[in-house]
Amino acid sequence: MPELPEVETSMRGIAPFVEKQKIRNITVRDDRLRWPVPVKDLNRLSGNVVHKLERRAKYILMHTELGAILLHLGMSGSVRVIEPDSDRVIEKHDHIDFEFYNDVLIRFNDPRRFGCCLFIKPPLEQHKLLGSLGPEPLSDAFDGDYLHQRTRGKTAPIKNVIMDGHVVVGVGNIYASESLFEAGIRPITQAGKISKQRLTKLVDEIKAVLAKAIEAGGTTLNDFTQADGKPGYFRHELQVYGRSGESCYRCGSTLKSMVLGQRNTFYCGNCQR
DNA sequence: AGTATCTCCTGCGTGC
DNA sequence: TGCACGCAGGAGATAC
Repeated sequence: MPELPEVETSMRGIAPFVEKQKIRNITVRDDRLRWPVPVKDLNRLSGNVVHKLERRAKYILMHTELGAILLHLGMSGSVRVIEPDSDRVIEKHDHIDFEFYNDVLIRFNDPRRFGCCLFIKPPLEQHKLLGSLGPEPLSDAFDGDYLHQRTRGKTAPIKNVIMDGHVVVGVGNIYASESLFEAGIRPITQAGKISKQRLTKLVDEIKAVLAKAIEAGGTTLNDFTQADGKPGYFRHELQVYGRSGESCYRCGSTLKSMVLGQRNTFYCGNCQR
């Protein structure tokens, strides 16, 4: 499920309830996520303050004095805020609770268990998961020059390249299709053969699509919810994703789909060359 | 190094 | 109503 906009939305949703708050207790009901949840490390955090939340790539980092809790929502994960005095009924796949002294509960739910919850010690940037990440797509470091340089000699389809977190982080399957449509580039085009001018356009569209999606609170297809339980509204903005067989809003052609890197990919054969 | 394929897991929609 | 099947937003591991 969650791509960068959904992770950003989730982090913004929980930040006001969590930042500068002291952890009372962390309850792990099921430690079988992508990697085993380090229950002992998390238990040692009781009494520590989460001084800051940060999103890096699709990770949410909860910074404490001892190190950071690293959350990833995988394909089906969510975090939600449970405020004091509200219903605390535990539902299926509610794997972890982060309880704070302000009586707020942050609940991590992940049906498919592709997500993770780890504890990492400083220096954080040297952690294996964070060490080799590409730049943030919304940062100035990600520009046409950079993408041009990183794609030279590559024969892989451009869609696979922009979804590779070592090149640029946070561009998942939905927004890869969407930004390639906006840039007028066919997803299967060999990355190394695309001109700097067109790659610059692609960079601009990736930034624009992600920014718009964040503004809309992410994309809800089946199960994504924001931290307050509401869906994201970017689904209504999707131009090509999930629309094969339907008409292109721009030219009226029938949209197509193909599989690239095991992932379904949507495009307009007329608007994208 | 670059590329392609496999893998983890549950839930949902579809078609018989 | 039941069941088999295919597919799903991620991304590290593995095998060339």
